[in-house]
Amino acid sequence: MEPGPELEREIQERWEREDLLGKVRERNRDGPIFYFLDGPPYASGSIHLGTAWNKIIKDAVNRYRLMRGYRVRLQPGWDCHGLPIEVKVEQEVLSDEIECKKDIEEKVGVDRFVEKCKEFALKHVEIMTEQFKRLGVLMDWDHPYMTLDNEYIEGAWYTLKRAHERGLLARDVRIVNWCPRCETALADHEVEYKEIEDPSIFVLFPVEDDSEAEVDLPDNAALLIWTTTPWTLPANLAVAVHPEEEYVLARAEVNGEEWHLIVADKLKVVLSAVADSYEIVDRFPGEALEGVRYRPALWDEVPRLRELHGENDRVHRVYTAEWVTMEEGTGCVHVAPGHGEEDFELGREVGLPPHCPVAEDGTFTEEGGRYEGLYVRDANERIIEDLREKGLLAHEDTVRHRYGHCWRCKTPIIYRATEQWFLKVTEVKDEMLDWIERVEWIPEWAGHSRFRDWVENARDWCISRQRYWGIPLPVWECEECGHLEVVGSLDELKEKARELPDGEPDLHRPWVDRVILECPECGGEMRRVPDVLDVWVDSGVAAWASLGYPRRRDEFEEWFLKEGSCRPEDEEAGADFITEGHDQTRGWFYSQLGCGVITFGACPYRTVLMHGFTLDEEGRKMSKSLGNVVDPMDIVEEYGADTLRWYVLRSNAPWRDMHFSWRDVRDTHRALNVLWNAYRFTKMYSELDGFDPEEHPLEELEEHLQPEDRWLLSRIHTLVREVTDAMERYHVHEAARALYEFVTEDLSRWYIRLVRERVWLERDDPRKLAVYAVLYHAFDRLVRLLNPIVPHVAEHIYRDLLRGEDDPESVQLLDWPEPEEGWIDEELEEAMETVRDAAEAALSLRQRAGVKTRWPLRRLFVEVEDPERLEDLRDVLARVVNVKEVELGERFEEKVPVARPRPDKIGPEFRDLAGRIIRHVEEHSEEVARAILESGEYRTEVDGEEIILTEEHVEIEERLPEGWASAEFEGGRVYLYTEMDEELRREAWAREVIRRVQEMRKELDLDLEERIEVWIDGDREVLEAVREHRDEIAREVRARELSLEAPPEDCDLEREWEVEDRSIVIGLRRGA
RNA sequence: GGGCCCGCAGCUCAGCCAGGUUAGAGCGCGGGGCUGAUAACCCCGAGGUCCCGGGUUCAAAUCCCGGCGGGCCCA
Repeated sequence: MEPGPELEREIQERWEREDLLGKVRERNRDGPIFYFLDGPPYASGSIHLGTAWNKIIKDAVNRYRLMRGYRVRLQPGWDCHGLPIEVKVEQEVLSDEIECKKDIEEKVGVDRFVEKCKEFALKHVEIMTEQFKRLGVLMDWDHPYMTLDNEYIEGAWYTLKRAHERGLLARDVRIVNWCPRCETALADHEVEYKEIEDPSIFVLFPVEDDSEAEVDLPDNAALLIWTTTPWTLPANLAVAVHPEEEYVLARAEVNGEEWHLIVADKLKVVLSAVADSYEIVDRFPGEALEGVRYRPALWDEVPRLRELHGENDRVHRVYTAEWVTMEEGTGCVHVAPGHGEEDFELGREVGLPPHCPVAEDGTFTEEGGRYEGLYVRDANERIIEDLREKGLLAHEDTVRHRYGHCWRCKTPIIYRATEQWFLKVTEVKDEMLDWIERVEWIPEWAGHSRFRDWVENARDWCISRQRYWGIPLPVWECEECGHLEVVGSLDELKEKARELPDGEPDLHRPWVDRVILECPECGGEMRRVPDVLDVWVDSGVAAWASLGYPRRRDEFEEWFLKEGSCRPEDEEAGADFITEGHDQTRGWFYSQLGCGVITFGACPYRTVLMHGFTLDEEGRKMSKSLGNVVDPMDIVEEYGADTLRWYVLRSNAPWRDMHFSWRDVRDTHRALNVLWNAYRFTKMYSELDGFDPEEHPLEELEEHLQPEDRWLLSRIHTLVREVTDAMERYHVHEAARALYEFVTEDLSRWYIRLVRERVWLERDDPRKLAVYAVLYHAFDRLVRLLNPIVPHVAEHIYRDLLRGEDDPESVQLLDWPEPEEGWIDEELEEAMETVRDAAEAALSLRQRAGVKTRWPLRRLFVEVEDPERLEDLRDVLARVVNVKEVELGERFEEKVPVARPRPDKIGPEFRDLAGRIIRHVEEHSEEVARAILESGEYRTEVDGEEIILTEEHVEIEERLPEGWASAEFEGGRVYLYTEMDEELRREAWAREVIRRVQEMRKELDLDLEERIEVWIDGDREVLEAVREHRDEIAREVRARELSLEAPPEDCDLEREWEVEDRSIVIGLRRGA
């Protein structure tokens, strides 16, 4: 067994069989409330890496909270309605029958269509549930909240009713984003901007009459306008100019005709595009143009424009507007009140109708004149052609720009004036902004900067959709008097209904469409407004709808109101924790805030962790077309869910986008193996020795604890402190990283390396029992800390190594560990750091000197500022560096000071004698140096003259004595004596022999404890070494007999080794 | 055009909020070593204008201002 899919499946089965969820619940039944609210993933596909990351973060937080004793709400959620599913059903399930939206009602029937949508959603809920389970996510998968449940729908209805009561629900004609394929309005957050190419044309609108304006224009004057949507020209009703900006009148020849063109001064550069040359003949401010009447360019092609021109004197005139930009175009803006937000507002101010000759499906109506029946984007070409023929096309080009598309079907949207339903969030915006400050955001800027910016710019929320699969708008309208009723629940519906349709009530269409109310005002028939709701309302109400509120109060009281201890507007109310990607800034964070403020006057969540996106290694979005999509299930199948979990949690801070890397996944998997090996090491030896942690508690072995034991105990409790702190702050990545470092660096690479020899001691040696006790103690804490991050491996180690008979079945049922301050020894940890650095430096000296670690050396001197600090760890150093003696001191006294002459100083001063003085210093460098160091000067006689040298004349350096090497490390310097004497060499040979025998044992696949017979032959030095260390060798290789002669024919394995140019022959025979 | 985030080794990222050793780690690469938890591990080496330019300061990867590049969101 090893960490991976097989192990995980087994553990997951056990969780299920033993009802872990039930036991967790039972354990925390009376604990404090932690209302985690799952942001509902959309039930239309399978999970991707981002969804996996999202749920893994959630699971880590929840598992942590559970261990701390919280009663955590573990309900998963599913977003089941909406256009995306409708589109899939249209295109995948019923593609034979549906070509356009009409077919849904006429060919398929709303009944069947909705049924298919429901099936589709439920099927994907099932698929995705299995995938989430496979990740080891501990949730109540059998009892999710689904936005398609009646009870849930009532939650949304309730909010709409509250909005209506507060005057925040409005029906209004407005410009909306419209998808001509889906034939519905879209909210701003459902529009996706993509770069596309569009025509860019300059068009002449000939001036007809300037009598209402200040300016005096010649007969052939024309407004020059620019547009990238020629198809909106049939709806042109006005031109806007900037009141303060300067405009020019330019004489120019366009298409062989002379015109006087009107453009903004700042944009007159466009004139060179429409004419070879031009001459400016007049200038005036924009406001002077106000009132100029012109003829729209499509005068002949669109009769309706002529009609409007005749009927309404306000139509086809120039108006002023502050929003006219001098950055592109001509400064004369074509205004179509039926196709643009600003156009619409302007029209409303000056009295223009929101004329819109485009139907729901994006084709021109009868009002589109000769373009009737054409799809708007197809009409562009025809319109341009017509303009050209009439000589009114001044210039034609194309432009690449960002244009809105339907987020689901990717069709370019159009703006249309339609009657829609709105939540007037602009009226509660200040309240919403206040709430942003009262929520805890991780990171801080997610809320106080990014989200605030979005909310500040928010417009009223268009919530109506002209579709089928969604929460029906609970608004009934009287056919007689127009009275509106907003219904807040099924009960209310039953009460107010004239009669209910047959069958089980299903609040979806078409059942609900058949409910007819009686008008309380006039007794007339009331029918439902046929729209459904924007799906973002669905998820926006999750904090109470998932609790069954308002139909039921029990869970709402328990979770939302913390067992009735607070009101919705209090700090403690609502969901305690949510976490989603940064795309949800405008999505779920927003819709919940809006719905919450409307319903309860409060934000329904209290702490938000905003996480990033998963990108590929180069930071690009994962997309099918780039072929860089990583399926989380592939990672799970290859390396296991724990690897994926640990990887995503440690790879970067959650709020940053993750650059996925297979390499790092593999690296993480290796770390998991290191953990696994550490556990197997512990298990293997402790079981071999029949160690029972209950029999040998740490406390009883305290006097036998070695410095490294105390160090590991200190480390594990420091780790408990760090991980706890990180989890409390939701900085899950810090926890994952600290654990990774501990497992690989501290536990495996340092502690186990240090105690390896001790586990070979005799069975009941207390120093060995201390190792086991320490390891058990550490693992007991470690598996708890690991559980939120790698629950499968943590569980396995717990059950296999730690769990006693009366202990809980799962690590998840244990308490989160508390740091035991008594074990924490920060000084020791720091000292060990220094020792590790010193060891590293010493090992590198060995390498440079060409002395393998296996060969023992005599002396190591460590020069540090505060040597006493390392006193207890001298033995650790000796073992790691393999030296007989470690000395500590502030200064390595055996260094020899030497003096180097400085010709540049000696020369000028001593002139002729300089050469000889320099030679003298070189020859007596030690002597000179010592004298100067001791008395400040060195006196000698050269050529009969007494000369005095001071530190000024020489450089004092220090030389190492023969046989020593030295290296610096952080905090000090190490000195290593690298020469070996005969005794050390014999010991080294003994080690070489042991190592070879061990390798041969391994080759024979012997049992760890199995006895053997050994023959060794080799040269004199080798044999002497073996003779001298005979007992030690025999013990370590478990030899019953060790002969210093050539192996006999009938031994089990014979091998000749070449070591350091000598040959050693070794033979092994298994002991009977 | 606005808001936010990011920019450091070939790659993935720490360090920046709270300025102060010689800017670190892992992976990858080259070399060497170790071997009874080893499909591990250890050591060494190469590899950096900390995006650019100003400013503040005794001192800037870190703070401030202005650019540039990338991402997300908005217009």
